Amino acid sequence: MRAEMIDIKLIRDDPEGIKQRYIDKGADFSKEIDRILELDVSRRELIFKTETLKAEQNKVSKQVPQMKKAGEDTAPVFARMKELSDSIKEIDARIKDIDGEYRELMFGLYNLPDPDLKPGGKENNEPLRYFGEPKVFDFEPKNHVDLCTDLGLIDYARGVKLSGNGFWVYRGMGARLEWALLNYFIDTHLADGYELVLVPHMLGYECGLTAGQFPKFKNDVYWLENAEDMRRHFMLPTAETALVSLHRDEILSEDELPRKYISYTPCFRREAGSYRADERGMVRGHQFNKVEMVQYTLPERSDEAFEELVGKAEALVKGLGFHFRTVKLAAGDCSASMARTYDIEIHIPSMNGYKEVSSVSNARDYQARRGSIRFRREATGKTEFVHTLNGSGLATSRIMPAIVEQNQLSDGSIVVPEVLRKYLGNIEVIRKNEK
RNA sequence: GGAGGUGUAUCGAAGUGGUCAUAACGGGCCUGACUCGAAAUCAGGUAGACCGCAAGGUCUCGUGGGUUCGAAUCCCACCGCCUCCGCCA
Repeated sequence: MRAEMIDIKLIRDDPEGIKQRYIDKGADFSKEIDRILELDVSRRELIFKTETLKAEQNKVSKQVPQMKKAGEDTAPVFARMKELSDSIKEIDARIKDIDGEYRELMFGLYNLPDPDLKPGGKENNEPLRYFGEPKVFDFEPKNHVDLCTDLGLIDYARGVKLSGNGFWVYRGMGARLEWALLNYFIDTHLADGYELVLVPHMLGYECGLTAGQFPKFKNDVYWLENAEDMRRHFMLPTAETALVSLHRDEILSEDELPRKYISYTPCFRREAGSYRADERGMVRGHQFNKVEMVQYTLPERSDEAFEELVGKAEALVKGLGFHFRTVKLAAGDCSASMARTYDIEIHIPSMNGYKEVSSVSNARDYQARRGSIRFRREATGKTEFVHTLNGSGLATSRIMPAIVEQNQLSDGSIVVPEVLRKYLGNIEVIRKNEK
């Protein structure tokens, strides 16, 4: 069964180096790693002991029928067998304890950051490239909350009425614009050869464990029913959580790779919404819509796949006509499960800065190890872990404010981006009172 | 939700306490022989994980417990699937 998220051999070979890489990521796992090494040693010692005893047990057990047939006295043999059995039970119980602690520590370890990442947090993020120019207005631009409300695109008040703070209702042209965006994303991905997958929105614990959200972040999602029951479900925080478990416990053949998936789902997150001005409106809610891209690749092809995903996210934003930049995240700003992340950030006027609209990450073999997702290498006949990658492509909740703010005219109406018009009955401008 | 059935490799399936887990039997697939080639036929081969430098060893019969010197086999719980009934977008 699954036992390790990070190859234990890496830890055995260079514990200090691994500790440092975690520290670069802003996570000090030194104590855990020391304990893991201790457990690793006693674990192997005990496994050797119990297996030696089991070998004897198996051997003797095979002789019993013959002895009985020959009418020999089995009592002395059974006495020895009882001894063996007791020792085995005792050692196995200890192994079980150790394994439990070992697994818990192992599952708690974050992914290792790629070596080329800058240590530290956000402040060390590195913009790689810029596209286009920030929009300049010859009038005082309004923010997206006011624009959306004035145009009747988003009904914030009734969202709160239905579900509380952090929820909103898309209405009329707002709903249609949302739908148009999703269609634009999906059609683009389909043209690129990705398979569209619609997944359950309620998932089992193992999905979160595989993706790397659990055990550490199990309070960031919404749980259904009894939170102590292992069979409980949670509302998915991203389609990645489902897509990465699609091939859990499977052995894929080499020629099935890469697998390229996209999925549209609402995403549910508890983290949420401060009232700060730059996160007003639909920038951060408890539920938002997203099309997610996921790839399963050969280990040696994951860098290539990563560039492809970044390119795809960029192309979507470009297609909408936005000024954006692509940022290589420093080790500490990458999420816990990811070895490497690039963000695509759009300039949103009311926020005086760049806001993430897509996050593309390479998990390398971290998720594959957690979920036992392997492939058979044809050249060797052996199984190896795949690499998994994911990226938003894209989340509408960040794009919609950008469209509304950047495309606003002085009278408060909104120019529909060219690529979306065919999904909106060729409407060019969204004006007040349009449904 | 109620009742009954069922879960063994790539598939079907045998095994109901030890000498039956690489696992009978059959099919599929791969390799070879025969063939101009194919079909048919014949021969051989067709899990994964863990411990170990290796030799080798251990584990896995849906999952987890229990009984036993010994469990695929007996007991308990849970999960999945099938059939019938109920309910329902």
